[in-house]
Amino acid sequence: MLTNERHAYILRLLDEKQTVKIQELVETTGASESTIRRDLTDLEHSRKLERVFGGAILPGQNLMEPSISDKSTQFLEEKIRIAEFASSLIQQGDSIFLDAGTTTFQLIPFLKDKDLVVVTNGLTLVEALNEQGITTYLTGGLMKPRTGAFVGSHTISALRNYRFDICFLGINGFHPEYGYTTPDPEEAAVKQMASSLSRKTFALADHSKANKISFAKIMDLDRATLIVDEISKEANAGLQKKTIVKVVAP
Amino acid sequence: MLTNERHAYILRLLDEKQTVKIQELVETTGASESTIRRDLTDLEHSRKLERVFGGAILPGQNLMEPSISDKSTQFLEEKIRIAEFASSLIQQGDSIFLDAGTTTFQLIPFLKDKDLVVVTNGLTLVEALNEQGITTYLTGGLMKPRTGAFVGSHTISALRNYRFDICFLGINGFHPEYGYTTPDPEEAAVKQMASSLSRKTFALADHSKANKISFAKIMDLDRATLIVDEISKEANAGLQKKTIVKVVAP
DNA sequence: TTGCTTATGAACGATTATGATTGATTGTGG
DNA sequence: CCACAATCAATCATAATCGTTCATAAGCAA
Repeated sequence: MLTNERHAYILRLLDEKQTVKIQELVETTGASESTIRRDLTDLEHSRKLERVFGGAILPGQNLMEPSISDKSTQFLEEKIRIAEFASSLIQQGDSIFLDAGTTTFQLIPFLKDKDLVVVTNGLTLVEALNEQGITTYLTGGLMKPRTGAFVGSHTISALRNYRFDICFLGINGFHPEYGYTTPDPEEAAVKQMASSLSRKTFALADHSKANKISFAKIMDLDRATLIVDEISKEANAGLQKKTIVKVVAP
Repeated sequence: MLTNERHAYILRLLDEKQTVKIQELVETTGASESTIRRDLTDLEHSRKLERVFGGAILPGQNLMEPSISDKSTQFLEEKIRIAEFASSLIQQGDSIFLDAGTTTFQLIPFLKDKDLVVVTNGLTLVEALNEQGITTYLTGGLMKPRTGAFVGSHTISALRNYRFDICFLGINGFHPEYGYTTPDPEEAAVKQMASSLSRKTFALADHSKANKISFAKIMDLDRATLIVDEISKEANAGLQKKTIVKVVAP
């Protein structure tokens, strides 16, 4: 039985019965326990299911909200991949800043059981972080209705209360010459301040942001490590001279 | 049977019958008493049910639901009446502080078209305020998971950025001698600070809070005008000596 | 063929869920 | 009030499941 066939079979069975047991899959597919286990791990990484002790269940069954599996997010798969890699950079006990945004949002499921302190300026992120049982501080300040991000002088001064080990920023464009940019100057200011309070800064972006230039400049390339899902050879060459680039291949 | 399956089964049964006995669960699931007991402990911990001697029951309506029309809030009618009156005290252009809580939450629908600036420390309130198109500031700080209220030193210092015309506080008890009280000292500190930054302070409470004393004192009675839905003659007499009381009759 | 990557299965110690046992606690019926 | 039965929390040993590692097998390009 081919790997893809097995994956499809597992998902179909899961859809029918809501839950599957590993032993049950071993018997019906004829594959070894190790293989089934690997399948489940893979499928969990792409958020197709959620593992539990002894088997797997449909995701979002117990706690999660729809927003996390919201398929309307562009480049969701890529963002999840980026987020998973980013999460691997976090140490136990770190204090981290999570920028408001859809990419940083995907980091949250990977933060479980990590003993962290998280600070964010994103309203949507607070709730999700809370469901994961993570100690969460919100910066507060003026709320931007459309995006649920907190911005402005109060947000900035609230940030001064904290220091971060790591800071994860979502960005709208990166360019060798113009650096990291985003449409809203208010948000740019928040990102700037958060970064300046962190030991390390990571900019998360999918490939569609390459060589894009938005209105407000956040910082030069060398002030943050860039994490992207994919990038052309030439573009990469131009970037490598300026900063560290981590490409998270599929 | 998978752990999650058992949990789901228990909750489904509980939803149907309102109560479940441990012995009944042992027989129908085939699991041992120890396991069922552990299940109930887990589910109680995540507030899905409430344990009683010999089994479990549906949890009381302790949780604050974000929905305005949610009838599960105790004394909803009364709270709405209180909220409506409270809203009549607001002037065009006022800056107001809205405490986290179910009573203050009911104020929000009455704030439409009032040209206000609202500051709150309640997560659930921000979203509702935003839907009404009201300029909203959140204090930020550490989030209290169960209630969605922000508390702690960061919240307090964030408050210092603002000045209010009016401050609306939810309280858990009022008493002629012991003043206004609430269970959580952290929340009490926030209410205290908010009040001290306001020209006028109003304490909102339904009749069940009369002569109740909670753990943490917020302030003496005379520091705020009390708004209640109904109150006994004798109690009112005792209060009138200390502060202004507004009774919002049906 | 060789060299390389990928998928698989088996084996290991570590982790987690479970079931039985104990003695303490609580409710019930005299 | 007491005695008895049911229920409880805590503990322990066992069984199931877990992630990891390693060796083998299969696919594929040079």
